[in-house]
Amino acid sequence: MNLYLEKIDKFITSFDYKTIEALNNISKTEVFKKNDFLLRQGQTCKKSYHIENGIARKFYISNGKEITTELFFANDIAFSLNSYAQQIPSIEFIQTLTDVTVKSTDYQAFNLLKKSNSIIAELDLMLTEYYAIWLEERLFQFHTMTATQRYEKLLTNDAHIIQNIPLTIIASYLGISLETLSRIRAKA
Amino acid sequence: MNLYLEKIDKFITSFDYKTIEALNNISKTEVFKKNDFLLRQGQTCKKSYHIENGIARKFYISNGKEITTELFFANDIAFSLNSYAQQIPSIEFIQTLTDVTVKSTDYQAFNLLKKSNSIIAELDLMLTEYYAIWLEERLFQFHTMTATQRYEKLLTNDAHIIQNIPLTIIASYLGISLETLSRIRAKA
DNA sequence: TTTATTATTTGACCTAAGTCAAATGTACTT
DNA sequence: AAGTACATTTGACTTAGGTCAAATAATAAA
Repeated sequence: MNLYLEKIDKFITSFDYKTIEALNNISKTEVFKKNDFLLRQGQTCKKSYHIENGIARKFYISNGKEITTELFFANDIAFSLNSYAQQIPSIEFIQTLTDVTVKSTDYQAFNLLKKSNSIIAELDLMLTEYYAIWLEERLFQFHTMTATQRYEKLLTNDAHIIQNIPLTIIASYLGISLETLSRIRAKA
Repeated sequence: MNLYLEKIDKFITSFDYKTIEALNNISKTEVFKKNDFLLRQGQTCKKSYHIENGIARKFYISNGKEITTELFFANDIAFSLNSYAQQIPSIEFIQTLTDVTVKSTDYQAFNLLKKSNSIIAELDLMLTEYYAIWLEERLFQFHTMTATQRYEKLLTNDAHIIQNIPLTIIASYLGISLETLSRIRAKA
């Protein structure tokens, strides 16, 4: 696992009872069926979804083409930062790829909790930092690696991503066409 | 200006005297000459640099080639998130492109201040969110726009970037070769 | 003002990846 | 089991942008 994620995990593990209670109080379990939308373009993202099991993806549509920007697995937190942080309409969709169970947390309630509990505020910062670092890494990969290298990296680092997910989605996540991905796979 | 930046600016403007004092106490003015390094690869980023005037850039070297990832102007905050947040050696360099004056803030001192002052903690989160949103936007542009479109967008949105900065750096910031940028400019 | 040095342009050629179209595979219905 | 829908592969062709090399500008330095 990533170093910073470990740090976050340790941090969460250290939470006192009061903090855990408070978090539970503003979260609720929700169940979605395959292909359901957690968020649609134009809606404001008012919740974050902590995935308990299943897979989801975040994508937007550009020139009629879907561009997948993130994949979510168990323990990931799915939301659209741009819409969530500013509470403005989302450009992105979030959709399940399988049946999915989440713990959803309301934006308002979470923000309120942050004010009274600095541990929660710190958690929020850590998660945001982690996401930014992840984005930097993704940009880095697009600048320095070929499509084949990016695919191979995905294979070694996130083999679970390849399972169960249609190639169309993997291709758009890698920023390449479906046909190119198919050819890359044929070679290897 | 960007919507979220405005929000941050308003927030800062609303700071009480105590908070401003506290921030000033842990910041100091530093002056750099053109081409000086604020941070080198391998060093741990222990300060953030609030640019007062001048221009700097952040870049890394991949395959012997410099890739510029960010440009900093007056009022921007220059640092390497990856190194700063984790306090690990930096992959990136930060270098001035002109003579530069900054207010530098120490990582440790800032972190300490955050613990005692929740306004500062909130500011930190807002800045990090803004940076992540900016990164998302940058990824979006690489996925959906051609080199020419990215250049034109830069021209209209950040005309000041074009001034004073060598084309090599603009090209690498746009993720294209120097020659391609020259040809794009020749057309327009 | 001449000489270095660095920045920019232009030309010729190459390549990774995209597009369009058709073929094959796989899974899901009824 | 045959039919429909969707996923993947393969082929033929195009293209944006890269690379390498040489020619001009533009700046700085002696």
